[in-house]
Amino acid sequence: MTQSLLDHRTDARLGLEAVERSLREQAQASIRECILNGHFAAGQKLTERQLTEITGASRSILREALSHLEARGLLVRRTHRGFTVAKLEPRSIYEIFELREPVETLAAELFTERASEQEVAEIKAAFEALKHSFQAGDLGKMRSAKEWFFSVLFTGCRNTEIRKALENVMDRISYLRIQLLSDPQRRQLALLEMGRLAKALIARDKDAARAASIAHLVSARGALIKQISNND
Amino acid sequence: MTQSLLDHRTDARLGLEAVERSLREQAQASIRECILNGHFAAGQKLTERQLTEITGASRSILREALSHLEARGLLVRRTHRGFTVAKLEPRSIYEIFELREPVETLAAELFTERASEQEVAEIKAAFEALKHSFQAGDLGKMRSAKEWFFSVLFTGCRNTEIRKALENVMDRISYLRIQLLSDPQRRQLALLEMGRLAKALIARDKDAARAASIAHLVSARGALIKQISNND
DNA sequence: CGGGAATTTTTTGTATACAATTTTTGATAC
DNA sequence: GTATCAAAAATTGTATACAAAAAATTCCCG
Repeated sequence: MTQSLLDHRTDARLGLEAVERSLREQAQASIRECILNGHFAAGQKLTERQLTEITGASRSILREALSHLEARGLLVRRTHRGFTVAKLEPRSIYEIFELREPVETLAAELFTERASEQEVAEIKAAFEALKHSFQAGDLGKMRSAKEWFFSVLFTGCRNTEIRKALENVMDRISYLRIQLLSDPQRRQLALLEMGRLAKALIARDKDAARAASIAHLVSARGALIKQISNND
Repeated sequence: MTQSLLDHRTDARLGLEAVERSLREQAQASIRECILNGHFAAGQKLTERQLTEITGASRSILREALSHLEARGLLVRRTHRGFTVAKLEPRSIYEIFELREPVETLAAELFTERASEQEVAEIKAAFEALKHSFQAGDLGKMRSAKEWFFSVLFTGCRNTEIRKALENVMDRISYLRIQLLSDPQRRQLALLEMGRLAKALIARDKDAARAASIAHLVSARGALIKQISNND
């Protein structure tokens, strides 16, 4: 049981040489994953003892990881009362999308100007993967495909700051997104919207990319707020 | 000497009841301050022993604080090689401003729509403080006045996400800003630009606020990139 | 039963000890 | 003098111990 979440001691993806990750990095990545995929519920209390058992790391390591995740807004810390998984109010969702709109729009516009031909091709591939995962209804694959798509978008726009800012807020709404996409109808709509965005990006059509970006954000915001309002 | 940086055990500002801050929070705040005001130079190696002596906190506490500051992009960590103060390349400055432009513009626009009358009055007061500190040439007061001004702006726009995103990137360029404002000519120009922004915010003139915001950002970006290119 | 105070248990805050790695030092050979 | 390599010192990665606070339980009294 111990270390069940800490498998990848070394990570040799993409053929690069294996990189040893410290226990702290592993624990941090594990906990982040558990939050993003909803395995740890929003608002849930995370005791350090429980996490040491799950991750196999000692408390000192753990607390560094938790401190990091708190800074990223995934955890909330209250003195002498420990950590809980950050929980979003409808108001926060609204604010996140209010921020995302101009930033993500900018990212899409910049992509049409700056992305390499290879990145354009990869957007195409990522969207195909997204389509298949959506049609199959596999939540895990849907998330990783979506991550792939946006990762290419953020890389192609050639701005690391935009990437960091957007990845941060998208991490924080990830658990809601998953719940949302378990609804086949919502999935259908999201696929349509993403398709428009992908098409515009591939055509390097700046105005269309902007429009598709905004349309998707408005739609997603509405769905998420509606969902979170029902859940509570 | 020990604990010289950790004075405010309790913090009773604004008449609120005193709040005990944990050692970790104090250490974190101290180190952050040292980075923001340039007391720790960009690129500088920070050994844990040195920081325990400065802050009086033990290593475990310290490492939590460092982990937090790393997540916020103020520190860079390399395995087995410790922490260094994050250093910005010209390219990063450019990217930060590319991100700031749409976000800060949005903040200014929202302020004109959403700020209370009291907040408008406070913007006025903050700008007066800024003017006096600029004319006096007191770097410390200039920074705190600028922080005050933007704090009111970010509060008045009623969007915590925008605040967090902008405070984060502004923290990271703070040390450059300080160097920049030691030049009286640059100070004069910055004051002029901030004055236009303040005037627009007070008049709740959305278009003027947008224009002033963009103008100031373009100007500041140019100055910072020029400066950083010379320094290296 | 129910409420509340005292006590136990759990949990978090903090400090320290040990192991692994990197950096520095210093001696030796050329 | 300098290049190289081994030993020593310093630094980071990790685990654990102790103290203080919060939460849970027990026990008493009505």
